[in-house]
Amino acid sequence: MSDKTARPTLRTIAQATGLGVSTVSRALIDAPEIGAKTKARVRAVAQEVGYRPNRAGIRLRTGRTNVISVVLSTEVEAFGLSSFLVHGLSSRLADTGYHLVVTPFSCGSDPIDPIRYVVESAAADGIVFADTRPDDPRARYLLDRGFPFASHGRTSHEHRHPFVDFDNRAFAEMGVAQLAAAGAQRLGFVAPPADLSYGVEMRAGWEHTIAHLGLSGQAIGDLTSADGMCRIAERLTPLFADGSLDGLLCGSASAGLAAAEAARRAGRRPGGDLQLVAKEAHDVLRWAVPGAITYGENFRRAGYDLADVLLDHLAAPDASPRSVIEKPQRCPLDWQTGHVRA
Amino acid sequence: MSDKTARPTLRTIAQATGLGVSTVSRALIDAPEIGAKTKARVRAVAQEVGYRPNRAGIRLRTGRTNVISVVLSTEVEAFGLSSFLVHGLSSRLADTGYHLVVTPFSCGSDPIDPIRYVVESAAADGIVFADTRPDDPRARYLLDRGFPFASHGRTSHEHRHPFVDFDNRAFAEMGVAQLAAAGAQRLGFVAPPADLSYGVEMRAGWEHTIAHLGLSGQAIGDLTSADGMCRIAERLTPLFADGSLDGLLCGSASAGLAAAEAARRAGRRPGGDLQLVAKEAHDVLRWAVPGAITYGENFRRAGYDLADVLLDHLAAPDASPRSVIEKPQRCPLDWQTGHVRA
DNA sequence: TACGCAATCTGAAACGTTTCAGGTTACATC
DNA sequence: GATGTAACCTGAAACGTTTCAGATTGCGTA
Repeated sequence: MSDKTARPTLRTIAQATGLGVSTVSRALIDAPEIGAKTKARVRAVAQEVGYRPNRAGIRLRTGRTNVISVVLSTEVEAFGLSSFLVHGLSSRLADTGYHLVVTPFSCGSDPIDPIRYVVESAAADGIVFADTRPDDPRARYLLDRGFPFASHGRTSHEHRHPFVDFDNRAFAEMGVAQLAAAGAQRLGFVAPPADLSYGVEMRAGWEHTIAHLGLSGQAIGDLTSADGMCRIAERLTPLFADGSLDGLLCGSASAGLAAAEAARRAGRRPGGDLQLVAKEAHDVLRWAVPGAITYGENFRRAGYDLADVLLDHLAAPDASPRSVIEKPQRCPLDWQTGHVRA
Repeated sequence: MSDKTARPTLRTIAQATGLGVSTVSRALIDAPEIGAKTKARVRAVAQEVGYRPNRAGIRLRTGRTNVISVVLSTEVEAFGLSSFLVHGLSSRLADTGYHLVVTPFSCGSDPIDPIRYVVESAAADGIVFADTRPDDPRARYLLDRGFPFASHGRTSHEHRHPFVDFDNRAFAEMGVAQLAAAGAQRLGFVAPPADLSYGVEMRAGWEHTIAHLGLSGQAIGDLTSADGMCRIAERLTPLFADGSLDGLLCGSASAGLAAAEAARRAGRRPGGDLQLVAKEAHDVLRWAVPGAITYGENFRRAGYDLADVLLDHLAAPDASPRSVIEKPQRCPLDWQTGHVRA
C-alpha cells in the first residue's frame, strides 16, 4: 500500500503506530496531553521513516511561513558587503526552522515595493532591510501594519523596532582623534550620503570632534560609491599634493582605496606624511593600503545579530524590541598580525 | 460578511463575480475552456480586490514550491563573491514567481547535507551550488534522484546538467601569454586548490601554455584563501627579491593582493620589473595594485546565467541542459578608464 | 454501584489551491 | 422534435497540517 517514492506524512506515522493523525501531530509538537510513551514511539517511527514536516501544510494551516525575507538592492555595491549580511543572517537562522529568502529590488523602482509585496502576499514572518534613512518610509509602512522587521541602521523610530547598527558616530570621533594624535593638522572627510542614517551619524561625530579638538576640517562630499572612486581620487590628489590636507577620514573602504590612489599620485605616504583613517568591512584595505588606520565593521556579525533580534521580536512581539550597536574596533596596523575578527 | 483585514482568496473573487471557485482558478491561469469575457471580468475583480495567490495553497496542491535554493558555505570567503552570485540569481528570478532561498552549510559538516535536506523536505524546485569538484558528490546525488540543479563550475557529468563557469583554462593560457609578451622569463603560479574543478582547469591552462611557449614555471601551491595571504606573501617575497620570479599568474584576487605586498617588500614594481596577472571579481585589484594585468570574472552575470539555465531546465526537463562558459575579458590597465563590466 | 475526574486519545473541519468528472446551456443537424 | 456536440462552467475531492470539541479509559471516592 505504502508507495516507496511517496514522502512520509503524519498519516504514514499514524498508520504505522495505529494512532490518530492528530495524536501524532500533537506528539511531535511535544504537547502536554500526549503520554510520554506515545511520544517516544511516535518520534521513533518518525525518525525511522524519515519524516519531514511539510512546510506548505503548516503554512496553509497556521499562516506562519517560517520565512525571513531580506530585501536587498540589486545594484552592484562596491565590495559585496551584503554577502556578509546574508551569511550572518543565514548562519543564525540555520537551526531555527526559518528559511531565508532574498527579495531583490532594482534601484530604479521604489524601495518600498518589495516590502509591500512581502507584506501583501504574506511571504514572510519578518523582514530585514538595510541602508536606513532617519525617517524611513519602509519602517513607517511596516510599523503602521505591525509587520515585524529589523533594520540594519537606525531610524527615528528606532525604539519601536529591533535594529542593528555600527556606531558610525563613535567611528568618526575615534577616527578624528586618531588623526589628530598622529599629528595631522588639516583634516578632510570623505562623507557618506547625508540622507542615510549612517551618514548623519558619521557627520555628527566628525563635526563634534573637529569642534571639540579645535581642528580645521573640510568635508569632501557624498562620493563613497564605486562609481565615485575616480572622482574622489581626482578631488583629493591636489589637496594632498599642496599639503592642504594631511589627514583624511574615509567613510568607506572604497573611499579609502581612492584616497590611497590619490596619495600615490600626490607622492604622499599613508602612515608617513599623510594619515588615513577608514572603515573596513573585510581585509582588503589592510592589504591594499598598508599605512592606513582602519576600524573594522563586521557585516557578518551584523547579519547574525539582525536575525537574532528579529527572532526575539517574533517570539515576544509585545516585549520592547532589542537592538545591537557595534562599537568600532581598531584593526591592527600591521597586516602580518593577521585577522582581528572571528 | 467579508472581513476588511482578511486577504482575498479565490473564494472572494468567486463570490464577487458569482462564479465558481474552480472557474476563477482556471480563468486566472488562462485556461482555454474559460470564455474571454469571464476571464476579463475575473481578472478585473482580482486586480480590484488586490488578490495575491496563496503560495502555500498552490504548493500544497501542486507540489511545486516556486523556490530556487542556493546552497552557500557560511565560511567567510575572502571578498564576498557569493554576494554577486546571489544578486545575479535574484535579479534573474525577480519577475518569474520564483523565490530565492539561501541555504547555508557550515564548513565543518558534509557539503551534501544541505542538499539532502532540500531534496528530502522538497524545499525547492531547483538547486544552485558552487565550487564544484570534477567528480562532485552533490552532482552525483542530485543526478541520481533526478533533482534539477545548476552548478557554478563544471563537473565530470557536465553534459547531464546545466552549469555556468568561467573559462579558467583560457584565463591561464591568456595570462601566461600576457606575462611572456610583457617580457617575463621566469614565471610563477599561485594555483587554486587542485581538487576543485576550476583549479584543475586553470592548472591545465598554465601547464599547457608554459610547455607550448617553452617557458620555465613553478607552481606555488594551493594558498588562495584569505587565511593563506600572509603565507603567500612570505613565500613570494624572496623569490621576487632574488629575481628567481619576474612574472606571476595569480589564481585569485586575494593572491594578487598578497603578491602586491610581496612585491612591495621585495622592492619590485608590478608592471615594471615584475609582471602580475590576476583574476578580479570586483574592482578592488585594479585600485589596489595599479600595475597588475587583470581579467574580470563576473560573478553577478554568473548568478544571472545560473538562474537562466536552471529555469530553462525546469521548463523543459527532457531537453539537453544548457550551459554558459564566460570567456575571460581583459580589464583596462588604467583604472581611470573606469568600469569594464555592466 | 455510581460518579467525577484526570489522563489520553480521536475524528472532523479548515486553511487555499488545482484537478477531475460531470453538468448545463445553446445551437446545429437529423 | 429528438439528438449530438461544442462551449462553458461547477462541486467535490485532495494536498498535509493544526485545532476544536469531544470520546474513551482507568481509577479513586462517595
